Amino acid sequence: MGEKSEQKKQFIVDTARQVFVEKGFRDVTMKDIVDACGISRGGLYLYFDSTAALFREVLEAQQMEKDDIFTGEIPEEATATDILLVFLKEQKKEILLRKNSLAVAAYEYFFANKPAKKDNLLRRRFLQAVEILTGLIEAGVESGEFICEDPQGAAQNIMFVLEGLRVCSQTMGLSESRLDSELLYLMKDLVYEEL
Amino acid sequence: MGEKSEQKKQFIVDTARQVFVEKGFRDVTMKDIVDACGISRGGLYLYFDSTAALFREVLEAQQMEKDDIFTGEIPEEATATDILLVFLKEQKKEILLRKNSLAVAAYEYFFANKPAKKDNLLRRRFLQAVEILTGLIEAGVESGEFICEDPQGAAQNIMFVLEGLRVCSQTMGLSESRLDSELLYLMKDLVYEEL
Amino acid sequence: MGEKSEQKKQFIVDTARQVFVEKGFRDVTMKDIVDACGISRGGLYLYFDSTAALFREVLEAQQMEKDDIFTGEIPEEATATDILLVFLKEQKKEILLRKNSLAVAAYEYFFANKPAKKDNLLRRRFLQAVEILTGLIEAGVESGEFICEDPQGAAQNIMFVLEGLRVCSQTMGLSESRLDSELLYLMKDLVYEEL
Amino acid sequence: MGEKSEQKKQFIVDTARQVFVEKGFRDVTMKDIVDACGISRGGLYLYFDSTAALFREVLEAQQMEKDDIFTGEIPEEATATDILLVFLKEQKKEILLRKNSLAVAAYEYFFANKPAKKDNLLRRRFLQAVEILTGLIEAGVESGEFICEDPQGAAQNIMFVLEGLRVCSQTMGLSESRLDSELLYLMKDLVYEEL
DNA sequence: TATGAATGAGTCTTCATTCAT
DNA sequence: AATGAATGAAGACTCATTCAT
Repeated sequence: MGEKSEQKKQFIVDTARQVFVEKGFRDVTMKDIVDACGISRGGLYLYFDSTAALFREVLEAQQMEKDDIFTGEIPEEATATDILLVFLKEQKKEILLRKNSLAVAAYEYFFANKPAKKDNLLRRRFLQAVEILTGLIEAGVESGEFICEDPQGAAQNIMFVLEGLRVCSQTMGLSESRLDSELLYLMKDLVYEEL
Repeated sequence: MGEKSEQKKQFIVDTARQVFVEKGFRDVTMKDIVDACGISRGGLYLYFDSTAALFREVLEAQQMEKDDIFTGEIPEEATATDILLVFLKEQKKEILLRKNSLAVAAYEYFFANKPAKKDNLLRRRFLQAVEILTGLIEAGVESGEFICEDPQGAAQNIMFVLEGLRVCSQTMGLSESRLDSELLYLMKDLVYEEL
Repeated sequence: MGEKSEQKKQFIVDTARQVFVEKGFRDVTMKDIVDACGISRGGLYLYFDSTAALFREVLEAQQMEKDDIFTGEIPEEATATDILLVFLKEQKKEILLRKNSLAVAAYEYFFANKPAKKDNLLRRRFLQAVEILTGLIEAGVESGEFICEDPQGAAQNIMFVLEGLRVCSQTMGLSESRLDSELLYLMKDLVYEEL
Repeated sequence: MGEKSEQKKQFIVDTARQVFVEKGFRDVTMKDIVDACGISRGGLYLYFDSTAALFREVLEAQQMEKDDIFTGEIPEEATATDILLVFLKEQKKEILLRKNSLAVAAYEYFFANKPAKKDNLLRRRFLQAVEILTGLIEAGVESGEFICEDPQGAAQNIMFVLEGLRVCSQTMGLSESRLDSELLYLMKDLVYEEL
């Protein structure tokens, strides 16, 4: 595959992303992709054998974006609280944008395709987030912003709550106010004494 | 539909339940149901128009069971802590029994079929659980077992965490130890001072 | 499958037979069968999973016919020579009817699908024919019609020649005169002295 | 086409030969050839329009080899019997090497593509072999090695038997012992008195 | 009520062939 | 001459749904 086709592959991944956002994973057919990309059936198969293979690339592309974003937006002088608030606000946005996220597609994909733990992107991403959050909380404790005896437990707790919020948002609906109150609850837990 | 038919309908629902447990929602075809039940295709259509309609009945039947269970098993003299522990242990069992639950089927169904809030069984069940937990925590505070300034927030938090654990268990795998540590974290939050 | 569908299955087999006669095995698609039978795609799959499965039934149906024929047409008082001549004439007819035989389809099928020896219909048929011919030649020797020191070898030889004639007829063409001369050669070999 | 191209064409033919040996004719795709040769799709089309065209060249290339071989290996002082035995041994080797021959590919090709008699390579080869064998048998009769009243009939008979053995070997399997006994039968027929 | 044969639309997948570079 | 990306027609197969009995 030459450079040119690498570009096309990227184009397919980008275009397909939107299709997965709109239809989830299970409802997407090769024809959907083909139509969205304006290419031929055979042409798509030159790059991807299945919607699953394509979806994996979509996820990985996204992962790479995410990595960039995380490191990019935080000002130097930010406190742990600031950073945590930014993180939660980001999450909130994602969770509320129900119709505009890959969340459902990812859930559907991982329900049907359970990769070995090592290869499981969702897992890797989760653990990585826990790690970062743990560091953040420890920093906050250090600086006196947070009270927390078990930073790792707290980090993990936050991640499970976020996952719960995300899935509830997609299955049963979630009002912004309920989401806010839950996120507030998370914060209060860390800065308990002061409130 | 006479009484006999009602019985048959119930039979189909019960049999189908197992099929959904095994295959989730999306992979189940009318033929799967027909084969499992040992009835004819046409026969099935007399009772259910689609796997979705059938699945709804499965969920409702389960809901009724659950209601029974919740009120049934708790001894009179139990403390709030006892009851909460029983509840969490029950949830733990369900979450670990990955292969034996309707969870994936339910997620798959609700991803594809988002009923109005009022009709959303998942939502009703969630809110009901929050309510019960709230009462429980209030009772615990009353009795001095728990320390909690926002019983409803705490109840909701527990439910979101449980939902997060459930979905993580199905998508990325969840070891019993990680599950335990998270549940412990939940308890500690309520009885913080004493540990 | 009820009695009615047994009839339909038979109808499909009979209709498909003609298709295989006309197109061989490799060129026949499920659509060809469907069109020839005037049924739906799905309908065909109710009975046969593949052209291979269908072809096997065609072969077996033919085998059964053959068995009937062999035992049916020979008059009581026939000499071994008579019977052998009838047999060879029958074979000649089949070999010349190039366009009207399953031979090519069978070859194509068995090139691509080599069943275990026990399950190989072609083989079974071949060995059975050798056996019958052996008996026939022995009878002819007994009655003084034939001279042959190795009846089984002769029987086998006849069968290999016939197979050679059949395949040559389909691949390189075979004039009636060349066929006749070869069959004559076979007969001469048995009744050598007398000619 | 310059000399260089002629070389490349030859390279393709030689490489393709092996592919046809391995997969027969019907299962070979242009991609198989392209992959085996390590050239581009378009490149292949510069030389051959189809697998059929390519296969024809493979056959012709082989034919030329064969011609060389036949004349090359026989010692001057060999008797007719010697030569016939060498020939049959050669044929035996070819027939037993089921997996390593072009036989199936050739059958498949000629089933689907029946050239006019004049152009039919198989036919030309067959007739040529009959001719050579006839001469050989005549020489054997002359020298007193063979007894045969119809050398051409005998030659033709041998060829039909060999064709029968070849096709049986590919469709129903053929043990070496059965093959040997048949070849022995052929020889006995010629040298009958002496055995 | 109940059956199960039948339908046909829809999806996946492969492959010969073309064509701009 | 040579490349290899792209095409689209064609074939396999599945499944929800209907309907005569």
